[in-house]
Order: sequence, then structure tokens, then C-alpha cells
Amino acid sequence: MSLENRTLIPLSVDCVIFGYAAGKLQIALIKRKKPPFKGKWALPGGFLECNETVEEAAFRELKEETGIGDIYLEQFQVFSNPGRDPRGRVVTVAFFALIVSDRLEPVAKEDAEKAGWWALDKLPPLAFDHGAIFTKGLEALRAAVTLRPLLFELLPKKFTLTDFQTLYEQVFAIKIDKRNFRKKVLSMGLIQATKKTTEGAKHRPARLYQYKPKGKIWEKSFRQ
Amino acid sequence: MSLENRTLIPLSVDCVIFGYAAGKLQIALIKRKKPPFKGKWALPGGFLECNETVEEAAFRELKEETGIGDIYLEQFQVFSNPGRDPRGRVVTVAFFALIVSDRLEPVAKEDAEKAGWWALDKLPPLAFDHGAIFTKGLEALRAAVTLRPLLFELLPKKFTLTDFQTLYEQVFAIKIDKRNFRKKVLSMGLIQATKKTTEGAKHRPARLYQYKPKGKIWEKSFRQ
DNA sequence: TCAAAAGTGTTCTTGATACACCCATGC
DNA sequence: GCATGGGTGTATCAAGAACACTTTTGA
Repeated sequence: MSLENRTLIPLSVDCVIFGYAAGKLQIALIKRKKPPFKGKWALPGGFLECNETVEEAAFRELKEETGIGDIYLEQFQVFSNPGRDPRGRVVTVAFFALIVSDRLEPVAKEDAEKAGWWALDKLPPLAFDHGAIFTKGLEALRAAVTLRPLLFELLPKKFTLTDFQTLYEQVFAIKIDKRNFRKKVLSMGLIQATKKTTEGAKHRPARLYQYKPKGKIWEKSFRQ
Repeated sequence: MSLENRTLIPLSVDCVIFGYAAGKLQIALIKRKKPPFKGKWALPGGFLECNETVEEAAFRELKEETGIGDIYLEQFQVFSNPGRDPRGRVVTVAFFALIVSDRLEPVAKEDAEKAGWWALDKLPPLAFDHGAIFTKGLEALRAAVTLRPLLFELLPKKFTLTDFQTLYEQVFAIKIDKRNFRKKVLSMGLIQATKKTTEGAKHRPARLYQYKPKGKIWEKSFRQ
């Protein structure tokens, strides 16, 4: 058996959890309760257990963290620098997660003092190499969104076109013309108008749309 | 120290090595000399050692395999199904590698009976879950090429436009109009004509071009 | 002179961009 | 009636797609 003399390594998963609420793109962070980096903010994550895949580990951690089971998850990079964890060698598999805005309550679990959402442009310094993981995670999200219509995973079932556009603008940190955006997303045939509108705003109500998966949607992407 | 009770796992790297020679896109495979899967073809790879990153491990394995040091490498996915290796739990980090056609001689190393190049459409059955890894690797290559001008890593310094187009067509398994392809790649400004042409062919010689990295090339991609 | 691959332009259609005003609601 | 964000159309420009013949070389 040639597994005998192999280097054995603890594997972890870390998640850049994107959420979109109140018109703001945010990520979930936890405040560490134990050393190392006690009191510092970090990406949620945990160690891989015996008989699970990294995807199962990430789902498990996210469920503990948010209580939600049907989160969109995608692995994007392994971080394996031998010095990245002061406790010793840990290789981590980084995921990004997308969670819909109407259930955005992260829960602090055992190893966290508290948990919270942070706007992308106001992140605190992060523990370990989590700053670099976040940066790569945002790049990975942009690449994924460019290739596939993923942003609906960040929107509630019914959403306004302004919601969608604002989300899009924040993910790519750009401004888009409202008329051109609407023309394009409607011509793509990925969403359809519902008969409902927003209610209670102190201005004209907005029409609500919903995602309409149909045909080979994975071959379409918003960005050229 | 909270690393004590963690599951420890042997980590490996596996490489889908793409090469382009004689107008054919190929991948490198080795024939296994030892069990499990003795005599079966497999992706080149090996185990992570103590103080190296997964990238370093992949480079090391590729250097052993091909003798070449400056190969383009990109990790694309972790495969962590507990049953993927009959010897026991092994988590692998999969890479794709791009190697230029004028140095395409894979070398069989210790654990391989022999090594060889295989056309993408005529692959033999592969050991372990390497068939799935190859499939995902090709998808990852397509995604990467869509977002960044990577295909030059598969071409020699000087190449003809027909070479380039044939490579492109094979990566995406599509046919492209010759005039439109030329118009587009030339208008992108990524390549420039040299004064040389091919020699010795029994037909009209072809002009040779070279890659011209200039400006923010990473923001350009061939495919819309 | 033939075979084989290199090289070259135009038309049409589609999608991208730029741009400004009226509408519906709550207060 | 005013503040707030919702909603709409056109004209221009750039890029993509479709399409066939001439050129250069070796044999």
C-alpha cells in the first residue's frame, strides 16, 4: 500500500458567503472566540471530517452557521501555503456561497464570539490569509457570473429590476445604464414579469419579476 | 492547539496536461506500473510533500514527468469523494497544464510503465476518477480561455493563424469561419505578424505570427 | 497543370452604447 | 404639489455572421 509514507494534512473549508440585503452586497464574517487570531474577524469555515467530501463539509458548516440548507456553493481555490496557519500545517479549500437576502441571519456558533454581515468596501482586517481568500473569492464570483446566470441565487424569488441591477453593479463595481440593462436582461429571456408589485414604498411601486429557468440557460450569461 | 483531533488526509495533485502537436489537441497519460489500477492509464500526479504548496507539488511532478520547468498551471477543482482511491482516503487537487507543442515528450517516471499523448476524442478508460477529472479539466480550460487569452501557452513562439484557429476549434469542439477568425484575432491586437513564413510545405507558405502581450491583455478574451 | 493550403472583402444582422423625460405613489 | 424612485424609446456605432474566389508553392 503506497499510502503509508505520505504526508498527512488537516484539511479545512472556508467560505466567502455573499448575501444581498437592503440593496447592499455583503459577506458574512465571524469574530473568533479562541486563539489564534482571538477577537479577529474571519471567514466561516471548519475542518473536514472523516467520511465527507469538501462540499459536504462546507454545507455542514454553512448550515451550522446560518441554519439554511439550500445554499449555492462553489469551490474556487485551494490555499496551501505551509505558513498560513500559525498552529501548523492546514490546507484549506475555499468556497463562495450565495444566499438569498430574505434569510440573512448568520448565527454565531461555538467557536465564534459573534457573527455579522459586512459591506464589501468596509471589511475589517481578517484573520489568517482570509483577506487574500476573500479577494480571490470575489474574482471567482465575477468569473462565474460572467459565464453563468448565477446572480439569481442572491435574489429572492420575486425581485425588482432595480434590485437586480444594483446587485449586478455591486458585484462588478460598475455603473450601468438603466434602460440598457433592462433591455438586455429582458431580451435574454431568463426572467419574467409577475403580476405583483412592491407595496408600501413612498413612491411608484415597482413590478416584481421572477427567474424563469428554461432551455439551455447555462449557456447564457449576462456579460458579453 | 485545536489541530489535535483533526482528521488527517493524504493530499495529492493530478494534472490534465494539454499539449498541441501536429494540429491535434492531446493530453498526457501514464500507464500505471503498480496497483491499484496496474496497467491502466491515468493522469500524471503525485502526493503533496511536507513543506510545499499544491502548486509546487504540481510543478515538481510535471518537471519529473516532462523535464520542463516553465509550464502553465492552474488549479481547477478538488476531488474528495472518500471512495475515490481504493487504497484509502486521498483528496486530490486537480490542475490543468498547458505545454507548447515543440517540446512534447513525456517521460515515464518510476511509477509509470510508460507515458504517452492521447487525442481528446480517443481517450482510453482512465484509472480512479480520472475520467471525471479530465471532463472537468476540459470545462475549466474552456472557461479559462473564455476569460483570458491563455491559448498562446499551447502554441510555439511563432505560429500560423491556421494553427491557432485549429487549436481554438479543438478546445471548444466547434468550427469557425477562417476569415472571421482572422479578422477578430488581428483586431484584438494580441498577436503580430513576423517576417517569417513556414518552409518546406508542399503548398503556399504561411505567415508566422507571435504573441504580443501589451496593455491590459488579461482583460481581453477571444470569445464574447 | 494540378493539388493543397494560404490568404483576402463585403454585406447583413445583431447587439452595445448613449441619452432625457414622464409616471405613480406617499406625504 | 413635491419628492422619490419606477418606467420607457430611438439613433448611432461596433461587432458578429455568412459567404467564394484568387494566390503561392511543390510535385
